[in-house]
Amino acid sequence: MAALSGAVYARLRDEIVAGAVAPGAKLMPQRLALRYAASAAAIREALIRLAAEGFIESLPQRGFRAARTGPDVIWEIAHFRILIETEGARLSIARGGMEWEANLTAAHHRLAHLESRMRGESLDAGQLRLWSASDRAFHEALIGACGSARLLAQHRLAFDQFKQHVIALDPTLGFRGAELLQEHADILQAALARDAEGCAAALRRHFDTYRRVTPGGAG
Amino acid sequence: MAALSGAVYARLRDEIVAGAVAPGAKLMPQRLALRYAASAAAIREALIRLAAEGFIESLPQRGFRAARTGPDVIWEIAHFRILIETEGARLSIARGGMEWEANLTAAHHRLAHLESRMRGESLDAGQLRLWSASDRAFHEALIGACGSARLLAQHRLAFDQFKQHVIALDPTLGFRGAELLQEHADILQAALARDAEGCAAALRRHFDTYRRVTPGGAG
DNA sequence: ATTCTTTCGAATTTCGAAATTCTCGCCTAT
DNA sequence: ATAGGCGAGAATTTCGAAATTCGAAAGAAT
Repeated sequence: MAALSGAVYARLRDEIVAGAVAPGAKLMPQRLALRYAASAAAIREALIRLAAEGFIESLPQRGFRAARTGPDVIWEIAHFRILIETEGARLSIARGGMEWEANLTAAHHRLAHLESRMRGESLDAGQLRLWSASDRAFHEALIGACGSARLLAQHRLAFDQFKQHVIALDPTLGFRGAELLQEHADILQAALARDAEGCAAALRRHFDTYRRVTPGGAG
Repeated sequence: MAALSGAVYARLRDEIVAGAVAPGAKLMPQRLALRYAASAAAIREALIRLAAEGFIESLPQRGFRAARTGPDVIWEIAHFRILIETEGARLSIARGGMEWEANLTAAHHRLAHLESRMRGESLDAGQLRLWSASDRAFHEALIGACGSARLLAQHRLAFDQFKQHVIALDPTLGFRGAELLQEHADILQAALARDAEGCAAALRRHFDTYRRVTPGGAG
């Protein structure tokens, strides 16, 4: 979709994931048509795709709204992300070679450098944006050798939607400085040690902040 | 989407999942507009949604085609389905109550009855359609108490896409009669015994027919 | 005072046609 | 003979307006 409709999709998606659209806010094709220099029909196509992917919700004959959020929604997405990411890591640990290790190490190096630098300072938006991109790169590198395009695509959606909902409740993205540094190091170490279960455990700990009561056990 | 575009979406989806559209076949809005008594724009909206969900593929400026298939695609989807379904079953086993058990038992009863009756007979399309619906109902009942709308939605997509690809290579849906009867019984038994690991193992066996080499171990 | 109906402005959805882009056969030059 | 460019036809994409539907306010009836 390099077409106009695709460009609108990309811009809208970025704004939503960046927290620029309030949860539950109406997204009206005619209004957006002005901001994006496109017809209402083109906007609609973008909205339909965003709705199918879960970023917004579509009410028949009633238009589109940004997804509503809440702690339970965040935890549901976190749970799904853990599922996808532990499986992707498990597969990568089993299949990945030197290239995977190198990419993962590089991504972690960049991420750790940022997190280390951000420990003390005040957090401006630019830094957070950079950190979020590095965080994404690291987690994608972790599952990069899983061999399943479907898993990678699902992870990308889950990652962005997780960010979308977290940022809506907390603009600082729940940045936890030193803790994050340690958690990411744990994930990296387990992955390089080819310890799939340890890596899964480290990933679950990584999401503990968002955990809610779940009778399911390990989660 | 009770709108026209939504109706077209539903009909197209049914036809694709039922195997009525050859893999890789072009889906041209103008042509489809005649068959569905709708404008090309409305068809396009349906196609965009189908593409976002993975039933068809969208090539920018080059239209839409039914997803291409192959054994590796089938196994990738099977692998994803196993992931979703074992997790959904695990959660349901932990959270589900009497209602869940009752629904699951009922769904299995209907399915087993059909499979038992279909063991000897020749398979006509009507029977297969009925069996497929019962199969879906059983697998959905299995994860019905997982408590995650996202997991249920993903399972529905994965289930239908699995069927779409299997039916494309084998119109009999790989119906395996007596084996299926046993496999579904194993799944039910483990679920009712609240044995999450046993249930996961039974599910993995259920998909063994489609297995390909995967270095990942349990898979 | 409450509930039900009616009406009207606004938003969603759909359409048919225009504008853009792609595809493929044909022609030309090397 | 073959590679590369040209152009006609077809398909995709976009648009602006028409048709449908919704939501709320005003009015009537109990």
